[in-house]
Amino acid sequence: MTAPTARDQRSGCPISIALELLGDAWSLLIVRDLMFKERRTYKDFLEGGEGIASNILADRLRRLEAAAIVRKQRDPADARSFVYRLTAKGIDLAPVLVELVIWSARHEVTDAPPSVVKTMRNDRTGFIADVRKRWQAGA
Amino acid sequence: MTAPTARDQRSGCPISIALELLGDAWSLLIVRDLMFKERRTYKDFLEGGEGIASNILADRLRRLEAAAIVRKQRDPADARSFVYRLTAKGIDLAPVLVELVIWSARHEVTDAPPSVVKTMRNDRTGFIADVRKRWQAGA
DNA sequence: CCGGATCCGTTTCGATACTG
DNA sequence: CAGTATCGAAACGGATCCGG
Repeated sequence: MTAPTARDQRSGCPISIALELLGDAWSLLIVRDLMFKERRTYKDFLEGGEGIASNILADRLRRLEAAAIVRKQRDPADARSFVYRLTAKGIDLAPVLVELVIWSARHEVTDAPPSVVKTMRNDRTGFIADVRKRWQAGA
Repeated sequence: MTAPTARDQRSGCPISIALELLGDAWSLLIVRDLMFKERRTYKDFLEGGEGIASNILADRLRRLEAAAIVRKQRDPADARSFVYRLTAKGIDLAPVLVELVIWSARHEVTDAPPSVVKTMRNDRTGFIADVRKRWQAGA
């Protein structure tokens, strides 16, 4: 019976809704790891992310799963391990991440390879199609 | 001399950089207010946002200004008021917000008018050009 | 009035240690 | 390996106060 706070009663504005799911420092970083960096396991995120704490990671994975952005399965190869994958809803965030990369590369100092950024800008649709293809292939 | 925390030493990944500036519950909401809702003043944000506290708002405006996403000027009309505007860097976030709207409209229940979302999808470039035009006109 | 700053109780985060 | 427990630090949220 916690008291309702401002964030609980958000408007139906799509931006507001999206930020309710993704408006924090880590969630989109996990999505990025899944989408671009072939990271799949809890351990991958823990080491590969930029130093997220284990409890925060567990919480964010739970939230992303609750939002149906991420799915958790047993690793068919290794029975004691779990594998996280993006759902269709999750992979649909690709355009958002791509625009974020383009924006950052333009206005901040990043380590993004200029060639990749150029591809994102010049062949956005193709780039996203490739991401989706790799995802469908189960990469 | 505060101890460095994980978030302080982020990688140069463009997503990571962007989230350092925008990875919270409110910043992008303010950008949205400026970009789509003709909100300009502290009071506008305070009442129109979804219930942000005044101290948080002040902090976010300061951060957005420090990041050169927003600019603060005196209101030429009303001497006791200030006007916030997006910078060029700020208006360049339009594609990110548009993709966020499209994603939310597809996967969540939002109050976005379907006609507008359809325009965003079918004539993305034109829609963003319009946003930019209104911004340049000083709207 | 407008644009905040301050105070303070509550919530969340972050680092580390620990467990099934 | 994949988390949970704990605890101090930081951020948030609401109310109120203040300067111009």
